Amino acid sequence: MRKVDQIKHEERRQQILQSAALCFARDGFRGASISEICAEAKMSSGHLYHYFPSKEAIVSAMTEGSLGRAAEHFERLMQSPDLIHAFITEITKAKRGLISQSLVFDVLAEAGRNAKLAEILRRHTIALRALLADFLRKAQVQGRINSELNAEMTAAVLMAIFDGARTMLVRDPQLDKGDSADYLELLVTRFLTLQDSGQSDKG
Amino acid sequence: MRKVDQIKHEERRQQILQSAALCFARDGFRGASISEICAEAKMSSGHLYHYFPSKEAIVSAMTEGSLGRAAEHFERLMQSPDLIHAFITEITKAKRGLISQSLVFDVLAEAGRNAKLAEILRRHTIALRALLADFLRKAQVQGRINSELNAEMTAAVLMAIFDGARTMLVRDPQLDKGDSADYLELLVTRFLTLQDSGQSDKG
Amino acid sequence: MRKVDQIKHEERRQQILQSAALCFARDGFRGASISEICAEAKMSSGHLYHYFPSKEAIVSAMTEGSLGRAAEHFERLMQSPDLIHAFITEITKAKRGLISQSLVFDVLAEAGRNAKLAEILRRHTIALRALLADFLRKAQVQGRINSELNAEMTAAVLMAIFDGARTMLVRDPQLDKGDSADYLELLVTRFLTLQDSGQSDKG
Amino acid sequence: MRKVDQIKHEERRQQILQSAALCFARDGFRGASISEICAEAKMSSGHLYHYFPSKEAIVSAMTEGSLGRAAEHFERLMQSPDLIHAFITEITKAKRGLISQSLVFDVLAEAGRNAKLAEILRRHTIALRALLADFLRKAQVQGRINSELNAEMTAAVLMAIFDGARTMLVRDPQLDKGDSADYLELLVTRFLTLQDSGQSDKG
DNA sequence: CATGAATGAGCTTTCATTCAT
DNA sequence: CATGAATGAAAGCTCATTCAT
Repeated sequence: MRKVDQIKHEERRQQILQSAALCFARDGFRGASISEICAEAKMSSGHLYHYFPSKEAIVSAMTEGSLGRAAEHFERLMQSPDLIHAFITEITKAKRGLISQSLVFDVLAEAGRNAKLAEILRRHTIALRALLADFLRKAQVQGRINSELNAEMTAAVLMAIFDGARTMLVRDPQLDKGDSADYLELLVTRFLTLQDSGQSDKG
Repeated sequence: MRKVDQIKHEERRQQILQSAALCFARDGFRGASISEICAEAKMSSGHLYHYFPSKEAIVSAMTEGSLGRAAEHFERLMQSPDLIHAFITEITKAKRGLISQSLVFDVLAEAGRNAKLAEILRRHTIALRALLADFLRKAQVQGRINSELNAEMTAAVLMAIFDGARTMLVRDPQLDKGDSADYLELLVTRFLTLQDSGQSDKG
Repeated sequence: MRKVDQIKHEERRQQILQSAALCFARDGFRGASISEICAEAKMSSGHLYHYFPSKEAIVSAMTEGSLGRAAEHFERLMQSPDLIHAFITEITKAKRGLISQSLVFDVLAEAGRNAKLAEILRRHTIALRALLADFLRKAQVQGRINSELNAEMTAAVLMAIFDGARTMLVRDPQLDKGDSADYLELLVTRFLTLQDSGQSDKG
Repeated sequence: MRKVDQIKHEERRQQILQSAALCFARDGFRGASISEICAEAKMSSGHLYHYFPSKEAIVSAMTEGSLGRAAEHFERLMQSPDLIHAFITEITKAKRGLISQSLVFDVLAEAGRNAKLAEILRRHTIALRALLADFLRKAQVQGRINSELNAEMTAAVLMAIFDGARTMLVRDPQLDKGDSADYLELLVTRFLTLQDSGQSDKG
């Protein structure tokens, strides 16, 4: 019985976080109110506080969860035969639309002010980067990518590119998604595959 | 008399926008209150509304101004002998710290919800991209970068990389700035200078 | 439990409306502030908004309620053996004093600007007029009043006189209430009972 | 020169009062702001305070002026061959529309709270009533109206009817203006012209 | 005579949070 | 487990009024 309760408790928590994610994406961390989240989760405000001690805790838990799920998604994508293509496509052709993208920027913005959030973001960033670096190292061993590249730094740069891809859509929604995906892919491919010939003629 | 007044009026406006930028960067668009901005601008809340009709107008004007100044700065950077290096350095080694960076993410986040802000962002994005594309075309003529690249799309991708560079700092403040700058530079340089050999072996 | 709650909710609503009526009568619709009403209703401002979505809604509900109660009172008066006398006395000798009268004028004034209020006022006016016209028609059948009079128009004119009676007190509080009541009664009585002789020699 | 100044000063004052009347009619005494009046009078707020020491003073002066002008208008109407008809027509068929009517109700409402306004209203009411009573007494001498009526009280009652006529339009704007005017005229005519036969059979 | 910059109290409304039931 | 009544601080904004120029 105790166990069933705990499971149900966790289910409710997840339901709240899911509702919160929706509201935060729609209206931002500050713009979304507790009562808006309660309405979305079909729950009274009093009851919501049985699951989370404060709004900030919801923000933290929700960010933690979202980043966690993103990492899982990422891991699954890493099984794909063409990782880069899969990633770029995922981001540039996002089905979930701009609103869901906003959440990422909200987290980035808030991380600059909220230490706890910054810590969560950093932890996930490092974990993801490690995962990616590992993958890169294997590819280097297989000779599929430039072996001179530092895997850790390369992973960091790749993540930056994925973030940058996300901004393209927001900055100009009318940009052709296919073209931008192609160019981003080209960018990454060139970066990864070629030997550094050293003769770069910078602009 | 009239002219002096108008100048003073404009000065006051700018002073408010400057204070607003500070407060918004510190606490976000929603988190920063009018009275906080008033305190920063040493001005009563009533008087502030002689200069702007609403908080939203301040957000818009402040964003417009910031993006405008960023574009000017960008144009100046374009005179530098090594554009890419100058850019990357500018972003990764930003002296103004994380707080000022947060503003960019706030704008990106808010643009997903606020149509007016989205329009401002898009306008500046397009203008900047045009500037950059122009620059790239000239470099192509001079044979300094790959002539097969579509200048417009390349410019868009470069801007994405600059945005991505900004996220690196936020995601992991302990990342070595020098290294990350070097890798980003390498990334861009390879992208711009090399001919598409077609034989890329993607991961 | 549910039912008790609902009853208590309605009681609280009525308490607010009663407090609002007092405050509005004392200071006018615009002059009375939400916090004044809250103080009167012994309730925090935040909580008041659980019962009404806006001040305007309070004004509307309060007007609706007041006019409703006035109509009930009116219906009770219609049972009295001498309707006209009862009415005139009611208005000219109002115990509730000038302040309560002011509310009527506030409604009339505001109805010229607030469409919702105008609609409420009109609805109650028409209902009351119908009631009064019905009464007049019965009196006509009984031969107690001039049968040539159009009951509907006569009812409208009677209501105008009742309103006019209300202004007398405000215009000159020192006017003898007994005398003015007598004269108004005479006015109405003559109007209702006499046949139109057509030979009126107007001034 | 001094005299010209004074004339211009008075002209400006009147211009302000006229603008104020418009704004007050449109938005009520509290609803209309000083800056709204300034905009209407094409004058800075600072300058407006050279002519009136406070908003309340404007309300008072404006009421005084309006009532004064109404009295003059009334006096002119008294020259007409058919006073009652002229009056009723004037009120029920008002060209100036509901907004201007609202002002009367605003004054009546505010008089219940503002002693100074009450005094102004009372003074004008008494003056007008005296004028009307005088007129009635002459008509009694000429045998045109019932000589048993007390002229002063009759005048008061007539004024109440005029006020009542004004409410008809506000209470139900769809009421037929012609019919209501006819009935009001009938009401007044019967009241004034017939001998009190004493046999009234009240309802 | 005339302007409009400047104030600060006060307005309506919202919100995160607590608590009695 | 669940509700929603209740709070009070704080939000964005308006306004009558004053004052330096």
